[in-house]
Amino acid sequence: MGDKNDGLGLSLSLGYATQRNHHQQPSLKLNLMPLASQNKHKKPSWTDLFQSPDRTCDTRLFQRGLDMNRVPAAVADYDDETGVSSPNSTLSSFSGKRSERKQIGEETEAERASCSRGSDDEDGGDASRKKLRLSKEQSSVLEENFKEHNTLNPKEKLALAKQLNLRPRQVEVWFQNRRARTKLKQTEVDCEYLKRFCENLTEENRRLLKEVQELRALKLSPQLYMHMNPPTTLTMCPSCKRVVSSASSSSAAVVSSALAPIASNPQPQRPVPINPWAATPIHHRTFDAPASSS
DNA sequence: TTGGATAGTCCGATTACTTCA
DNA sequence: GGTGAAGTAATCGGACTATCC
Repeated sequence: MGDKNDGLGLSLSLGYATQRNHHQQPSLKLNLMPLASQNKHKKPSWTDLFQSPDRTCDTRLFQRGLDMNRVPAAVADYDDETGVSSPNSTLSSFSGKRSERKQIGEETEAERASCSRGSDDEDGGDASRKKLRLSKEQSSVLEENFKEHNTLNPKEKLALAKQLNLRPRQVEVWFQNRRARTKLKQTEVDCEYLKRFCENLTEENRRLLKEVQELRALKLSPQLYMHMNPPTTLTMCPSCKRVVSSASSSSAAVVSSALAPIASNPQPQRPVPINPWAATPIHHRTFDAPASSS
């Protein structure tokens, strides 16, 4: 039914490892797996592009991983603790059979019938879409719960609704909208990050091209080489693993050895490419959840 | 065991309302 | 007081899973 995306997808995964594996190394992966195999239940979206091929790190976990809302570790284990296994449905996997669930459904209807919104009034019967502003307390309680886990199981939903004197549906909608806002902000953060990352790469590329040109020029006119300052080059010594800048006084030898024909040296001291990613520090950015107005 | 029906949730997009400058 | 922008509660439709029969 849902597999409409069998083509080769190209996803750029940008994120931190999940809390399940405790590596906090930032990673940027280019993934050429078919999108359908990565997530067969969703149409590809912008966030899918950020999705790790690792199934333990689906979009939500990714959001949590980089997340500005700093979901505590409990979230990662939440599924296990509550028996909620499906990423899609909290109720579907809510333990208990349908007949048992029906009671909850009835409760829900009862709640719907009995609960009005927080304060006054004329909620009942009015078919027109009235927009209800949640009170500050309601918003903050919801926010607290969202920080603990960004999805609700039916029990929690009912309890929250009862506590806040809202309809369960309102609680559910609030969580959905809150997730959407979180995701939107996360996307903005990711875009900004990628933009800067791209700028860094462009700059690095420009620098390297320039360096290549200079090296070629040197090779063509070795007599000039003696009178020129060597270009700035970072070279790593394979044996001692030390990075040597060719701009330093002793660097000419490194440069010349790098330029020397390999045939003349049975154990060529070839420069080891420096990882360009290392030049762009990745900071785990966090920011506060938007204050819900009331 | 298989498959259709049903119920529930999720998400993305959108609408409609509220608040504020 | 009118207005536009921003924020957000609510709705819609499609996709998906779990369960029942």
